Amino acid sequence: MAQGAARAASGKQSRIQTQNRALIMRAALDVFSTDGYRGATVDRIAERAGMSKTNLLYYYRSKEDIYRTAIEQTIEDWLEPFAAIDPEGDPIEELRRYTTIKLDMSDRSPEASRLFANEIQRGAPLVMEFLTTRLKSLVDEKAAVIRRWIDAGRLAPVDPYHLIFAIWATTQHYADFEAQVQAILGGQAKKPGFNEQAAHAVLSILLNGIRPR
Amino acid sequence: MAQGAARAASGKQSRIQTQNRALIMRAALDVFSTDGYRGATVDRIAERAGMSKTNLLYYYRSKEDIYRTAIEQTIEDWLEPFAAIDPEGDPIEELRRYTTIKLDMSDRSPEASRLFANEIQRGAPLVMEFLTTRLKSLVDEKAAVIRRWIDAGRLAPVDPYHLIFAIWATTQHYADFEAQVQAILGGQAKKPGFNEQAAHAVLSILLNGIRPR
DNA sequence: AAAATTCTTGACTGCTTGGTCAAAATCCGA
DNA sequence: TCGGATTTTGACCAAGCAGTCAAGAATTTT
Repeated sequence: MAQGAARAASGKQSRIQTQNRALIMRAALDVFSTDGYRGATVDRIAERAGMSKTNLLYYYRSKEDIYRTAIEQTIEDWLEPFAAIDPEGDPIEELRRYTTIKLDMSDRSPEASRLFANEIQRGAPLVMEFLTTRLKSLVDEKAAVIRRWIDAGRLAPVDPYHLIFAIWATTQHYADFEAQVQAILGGQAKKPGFNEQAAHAVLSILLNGIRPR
Repeated sequence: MAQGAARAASGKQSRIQTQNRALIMRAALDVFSTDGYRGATVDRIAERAGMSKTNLLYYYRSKEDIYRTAIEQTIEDWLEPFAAIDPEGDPIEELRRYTTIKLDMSDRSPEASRLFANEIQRGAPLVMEFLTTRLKSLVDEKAAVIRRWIDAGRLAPVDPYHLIFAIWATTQHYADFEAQVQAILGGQAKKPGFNEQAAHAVLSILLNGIRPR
């Protein structure tokens, strides 16, 4: 019985399936993150993945299928450290840890960051439901945690939601605006240690502000 | 003598020219900012501008011509308040003012913000030269100003470049990730006064940090 | 009002796009 | 090693794409 081959990510996958799906995902991230959903072409993704378009469409039945898979993977990766913010931990330490992880992710997979940014900029046609349900309730939850920290005097009194946005914004900036950062900082931005320097600066601003103490 | 009509923005423009060019620019900003350069189509822009594609191409000779014009306009608008940061002014007050203006721009023309963001995410193929020359030297200049403020003890000791990035990131977030912000905050984000609330929160974080004082 | 100029359009072209199809090549367990 | 299942491919198609062209409509100039 011919099994229709490209079954969802579910179930058993042959060696070749696993390998090719991974190749495609990497290529898709690359192309979608720079050209956006509409601007990307299946041909380009196939070329970048080193296989024929027809073969690519054997593994993913459509362009949207590839895109959806890529973006869902990205979202899962991002949710994890956010969900891991511990209400019982030290506020400053928890937020420092989360910010550091986020910066690290921006450094290690800027394409994923740009892919997501692009989707949101488009008005989030594909992930709007996720945003208003799962993400919203998770953010609500963490905002409540932050508010409790503030009420306990362990954090400066600042709107929790906007604080979360500020962390997201500053950390993702290094991925989404990588080209600009590099253009302005020159080679400096590629040197080893740059990431640590950026992390230090971002944390210093978010934690202490710029007003002299 | 037929004058080739669609002369550059330069020189005299007829009533109709001015009006139609403006209509096209507004439509272009709309379409390019959501679909990106590659994803946008001239047909869509024409439709949104309420004229035939042929007519649109009478005013701008090509898709790239429209795009380039839109992005150059955006850049000029953005440079102005940044250049206006006054070395003789009060540091906190100058940065507060700049941040506020930037937030206001994000609120009033999010499309322009997204257009620029998209261009950078694509690797800035069109504006890379601008980034490495005019923008870089302007940023270098302002970074030097900030450093002098720090040396004078009027600002906390923080890397000037990363501070500038942080301001850009936090302010543009409200335009670029508008869909996400609205999804999470619900109707709240549309209410009058929201912008002021956001500005207050962003400024509070940037100026004072989140560590309790 | 006539002439010259500017503005607008539909029809068209060559090229790219997402996706299908049937057949060939390869893989893998018996 | 054989046979069925999986993997890979080139040829193909209809729709969408950026841009051209020649001719008609509107506007301005004289």
